[in-house]
Order: sequence, then structure tokens, then C-alpha cells
Amino acid sequence: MPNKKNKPLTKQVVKGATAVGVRTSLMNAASQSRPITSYDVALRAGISQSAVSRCFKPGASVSASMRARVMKAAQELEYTPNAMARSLITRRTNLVAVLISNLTNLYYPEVLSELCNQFEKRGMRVLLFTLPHEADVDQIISQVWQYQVDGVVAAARLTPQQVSEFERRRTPFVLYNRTLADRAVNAVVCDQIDGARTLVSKLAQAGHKRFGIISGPLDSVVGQERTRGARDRIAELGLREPIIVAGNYDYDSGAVGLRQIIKQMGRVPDAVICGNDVMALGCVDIARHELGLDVPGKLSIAGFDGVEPSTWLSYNLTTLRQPVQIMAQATVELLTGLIANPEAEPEKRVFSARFIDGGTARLTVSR
Amino acid sequence: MPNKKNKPLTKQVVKGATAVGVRTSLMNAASQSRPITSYDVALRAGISQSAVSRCFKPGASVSASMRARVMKAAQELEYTPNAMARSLITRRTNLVAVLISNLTNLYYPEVLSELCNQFEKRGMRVLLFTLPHEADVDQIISQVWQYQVDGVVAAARLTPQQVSEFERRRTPFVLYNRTLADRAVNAVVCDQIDGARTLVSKLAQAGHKRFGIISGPLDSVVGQERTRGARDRIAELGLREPIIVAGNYDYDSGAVGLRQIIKQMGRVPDAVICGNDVMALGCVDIARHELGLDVPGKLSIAGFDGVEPSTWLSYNLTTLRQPVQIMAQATVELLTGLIANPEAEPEKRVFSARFIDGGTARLTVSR
DNA sequence: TACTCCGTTGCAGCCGAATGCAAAGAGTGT
DNA sequence: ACACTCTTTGCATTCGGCTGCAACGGAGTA
Repeated sequence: MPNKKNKPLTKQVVKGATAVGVRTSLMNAASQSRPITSYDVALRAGISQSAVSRCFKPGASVSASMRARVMKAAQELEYTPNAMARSLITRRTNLVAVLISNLTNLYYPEVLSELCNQFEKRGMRVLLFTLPHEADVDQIISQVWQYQVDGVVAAARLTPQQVSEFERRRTPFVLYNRTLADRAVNAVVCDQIDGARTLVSKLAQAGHKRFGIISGPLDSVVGQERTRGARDRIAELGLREPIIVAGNYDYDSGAVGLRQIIKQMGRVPDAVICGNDVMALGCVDIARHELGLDVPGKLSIAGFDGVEPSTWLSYNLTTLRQPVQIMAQATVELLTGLIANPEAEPEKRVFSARFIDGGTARLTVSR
Repeated sequence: MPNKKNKPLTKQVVKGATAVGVRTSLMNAASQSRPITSYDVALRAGISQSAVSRCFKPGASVSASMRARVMKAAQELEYTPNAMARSLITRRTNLVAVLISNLTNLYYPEVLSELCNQFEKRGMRVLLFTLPHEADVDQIISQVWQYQVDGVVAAARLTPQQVSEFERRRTPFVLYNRTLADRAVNAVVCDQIDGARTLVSKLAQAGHKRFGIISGPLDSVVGQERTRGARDRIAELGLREPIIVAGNYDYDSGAVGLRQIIKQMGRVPDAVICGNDVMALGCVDIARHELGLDVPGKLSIAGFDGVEPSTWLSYNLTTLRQPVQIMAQATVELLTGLIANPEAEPEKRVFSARFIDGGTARLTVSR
């Protein structure tokens, strides 16, 4: 029983009778629980460990016969390379951290699913970090460092300090649907402001005059942009200032928000713009089923995102659909590019939401 | 510039003037991009690498003064232990693979979110694998081995061969909402059959006689169990055999399925049982909005899962809610237990779905 | 036959942290 | 002052795969 390495120091390649002897003892070890390493494969194939290593590296200089022998031995032993050991020396883990604030948000699962698929296509794995609240990044972030991820996708609110830390550690990162005001960062976003302005324009054109807005939570940049875009456009058009109430991106917020708006306005508004679809759906439901309002006849309601339930027959929501798939693809491209070339200049990719002319907002002049 | 290790072989601990000299060159290296290692921290604190290592291991034998010095140096250098290097020798990665077939399924995001939270609480990280189809496990599974995960949660269909591979590799795994017929495995499930039977009983008691079933896809065990439970109970009660059509777990399947059932039955059934909520919602919508049927007056519809949209006012779906949070917790407990003691006997934890008496099924005798 | 040249292969050291062992130090009792 | 225990610390090796370098060998050429 060797107390040194598996390999004797004198001769690395063991053949013939000796190999058989050692192999037998190895088989026993394997059927116990020691994991199979490249040394085991080398031993069985009668070649060196480095040859095994090279066979698993695409583009390495290996002869066909060598590759065949190694692969045969590897299959027989059910050998799989150890990604930890590999990454230790290559400094590449092929791991990407994805930070997501709230998976129950209905919009994020779609994003996550797309990201995951896209990364998998490129041989990268997703290490998932969910944040109970958008601000809990700090507790999570040290874990991100420990795992030496090659890059980070952040669909969560980051402070400028946190962004600085990414930069200091030279960890490529891409913000999803978020940017920082005062510095250039890599980001993939949807033009929320433009979308919101379009929405208001269309509603105003159809004669809507009194607006209510159910905004996202205050710490959501996306939500704030949507609200701002809508409010500004309303002001530009010289319409009465909208009633704005804060929501929480969930179904109940839509219901509660509509009631608040009606109370504050002293009447039912012409149109309510919601910070996301789920709130809009809550808003539609309470309007129709509890307040008995005709949507869109009496009240127009619109949302943002274009999540799947918004397309369901009961709703057919008027909304601004984000091109999730394209955005996820852009995110992955951007990040893999950064990993390949970390010195690249920060880039922001902006996409446009597509207006979905659903059935919850009246878009033609009626009266 | 040392061509050997960071550490000279003669004396591991470097102090005084020498330390300053070396430290300076280290600082330069650090402000370039070499990652900070425990050697750097040791050098700065004037102690050995092993001491640094011990300071980051809970319960290790370290004096308070040592710990303070190390932590100070570590903070100044922004040192974070390298989880890859650690896992190489400890044979623990604190990584758990989660295999999920279809994240867009509405039910799984809730599960994933809960799993992730629970694992994070225990210091474990989730490596996410999404499968385009439930059967694509093989392509993914080799990646799972490479990353030396401590355990696996599989919310996807596994073949007996795959299960065998888990066992051969001695990788703890827990099946979520799935079991294998002919062997004992660790699993957390919800009693689908019992739930389905309950549902049928209640509907039958209220006078429903002709049933339709929109089942899940054929390769979904859960879906098959729900269908079987319902069909068997219907037979037991001596009712007419139900019309069963296959769905795909998506909204459209519900719509398509209802049309098929009506066509095959030659009339509108008394009740339709759907393999999951989303199909049930599709079914409700098409019944009400396209076929003009009164739900639940003319037609009762029920689903499974209890996803969030099923609770929305427009639907208020009659369904069987799975205790996702509890099930996720049980999964995590089971898996962490297995990791601590791999020899534990396989265990199956079965939970019951809660019947939600919503508004899409008539449960009292009317006529 | 001698001599390049180039594709393969093996050797040895490395990545960064953990840990068994032994040695050094602190504290106690006689 | 000595022997003893118990804690703290450093040393050296280890985990498993990668890679620069050197060596080897076969093909081709003069």
C-alpha cells in the first residue's frame, strides 16, 4: 500500500503484470467509495495522467489511438473529470452566479429559465442565489466570491459599493433590467421610460384624461422608471397630474392600489397604469368583480412585462411585453464576451418593449 | 521574484523587515489581478497559512488573539477562501444540484424558490439544471458529476438506470414529487392518488355523474397518478367511465382538452378534472368565454397544485393545494440528513394536498 | 546513414486550502 | 525546579487535474 502518491516516483507509467496487480486493488477501492481520478484511468490505460488530462481538453495534442484507449478506460471506470480540481489551476469554473430578488414574481422564472438554457448551451452552469429582499445582496455576495464564479448576472438592486467590489475583484458582471446612474456598467435593459410614454400617448389619444398609477416598490429601479416615464408624458400632454400609489408587485397591491386611487381621486380614473402585470391583473379583477366596473369600457388598465397569465382569455391584458428571450440571450452574450475579454468597455444593450393591444384598455375614441 | 511557492522552504513564517519587503510586492500583485490567497493573509499577519485556514474553520483550535490578527489582515486584503480548493480536500462542495424539468410551469418556481431559501439557510448553494424536456436528464447528468455536488434534488423524471448511477456514485439524492415503483428511494411526495380520489368523491356526492379528465403528459408520473386516482374512484363509485384526454400542462392544453372531451362525449360533461391548475384555468376560460358555459353551474372544473393564479378573483379555482413550503423543507432536511449519513435507509415522506373549495366546482346537490 | 522537423508523450511542479503530527508554549501541581 | 497536561501553532503533505518543458520517435530529406 503506497503511502506516497498513487504514482511511484521512479516510473510514472505502469504496465504489464504490475499494472494488473495494481488495477485489481484499484477496482476494489472503486467499488468502495473512493472517486475515480485521472490517475486511475491512466493506470488502466497504461499511460500517464497528463495524457488523460489532455484527452479531455478539446484541441489538445493527442493522437487518435491514445484518445481511443483513454476514452475506453474512462468509460469502463465511469470516470468524470473533477471540475473543482480543474478550475483550481485553470482559474475558470464555468460557473455563473445569477442573483434574483424574487422568484415568485412570475416574471423572473421566465428570465431564469432562458438564462439557464443559454448558459447551458455554452457549457456554463448557473449557481442560483435568491434574495429574500432586493437589498440583501451583501449577505449573499461573499458566497459569490468563494465560488470563484466566472461571471455574475444581477437581476437585483446593487449599491454602487457593491458594483465597485465587482470591479475591484475583476469579476465580470451584467445587470439585468437595471443600471447605475453615475457610472458605465454592463447592462441589458428594456427601455421602460419609452414604453411608459408610448402607453400614455396611446391612452391619451383615445381620450383618457385622468390617470392613476400603481407603482412598483420604491427600491425597484424598473418600477421607478416606468412611473416616471408615465408621469412625465402625462405632464407633457398637459393632463391633470396622476394619482400615484405604491404597490409591491403582487396581486393584492393591484387591488389595494385601485381602491386607494379611487379614494384619493374622489372618482374612478379613466386609466390605471400598473408597474407590472400581476398588479394590473389584480386591478382588473377587483374592478370587474368587486367594484363592478366595466374594463375597458369605464376604466382602462394596463401593465408591464407581458407575463404568460396576462395573455389568458379572462384577462387579455393590455401591456408592454419585454422581449425576455432576446434579453436573456443578450445578457449571456455580453457576459461570455466579458469573460473572454475582461478589458472590454462597458456596454449597455437597450431593447424596446412591444405594445400588446389587449382587451383591458380602450384605445379608440368612444364618446 | 520567487520561482518556488510563495513560501520559502526554510521558514514558513516571515516577520519584520523581510515581511515588509515581500508584502510590498504582494500589494502590487494584488492591485494587479492575482487573487488573494490564505498565504497572502498569513504573510501580512506574520503567521502560517495553516493558522489562516483554521481561523476560517468553525470550531478549530485557535486562540482569540490569533483569530483577531488573522481576521484583521483578511479584511484588509479582502480575502475570501477559495471554495474550490477547499472542496478538493474536504470532499464537500456545499453544492446541491437541482434538476427541474420546466421552469415555466408556474408550479416549479415556487418550489425552486423555497428549496433555494432552505438550502441557503444551511450554508448550501444551488446549482441549477433546467431540462428542456423531462427526459433530457442524461445530457445534464455528467455535468452534475463534474461539479462534485454533495447531493441532488430531482424534480424530473429519472430512469431506473439513472437512479442506479446515483447509487453507484454514492451521491445522495431526493426525488421531489416522484418515486420509483420497484425500489426504495428517498422521495418527498404529495399523495396524488388520495387527493384525486377525494376530489372525485366530493364531486360525485354533489351529483356529478359524467367526468372528463385532462391528464398531464404521459411521461409525468405525477400526472399519471392523478389520473389514475380519479379514474379508479370513478369506477369504484360505479359511475360511467370518464373520457380521458392527454394534455401538456400548459394553458392551451386545457382549452384543447375540453373541446376534445365534449366532442368525444357528445355532450358537456358534468365535471372536468385537470392534471394541473394551469390546464384547469385554460379549461375554465374556454368554457366561460368561448363556449359560454356556466362554471360551475353547468360544468364543474378542478385542478391540482394550488398555484397563485388559481386564487385570483377571476378564477378562484377549486383545486388541491400542495404544501410546497413544507415539502421543500422536508426535501432539504432529507437531503442534508443523507449527506451527513449516506448509509441511512431510504425514506419516503408523503404529504397530503389540501382541498381548496373554490368557485369552479359545484359541491352541493342542486337540481 | 545522418539529420532535421514536428507531432506526441511524460515529467514535475503548480493551483489554494485542509489537516495529522509533532513541537512549542502556557499553566498546574508537587 | 521538574514533570505533567492541555492548548496553540507550524510543517509538510495532500486533494485531482493542468501545463511548460524536454525528450522521444517516426517521417522526410539530403
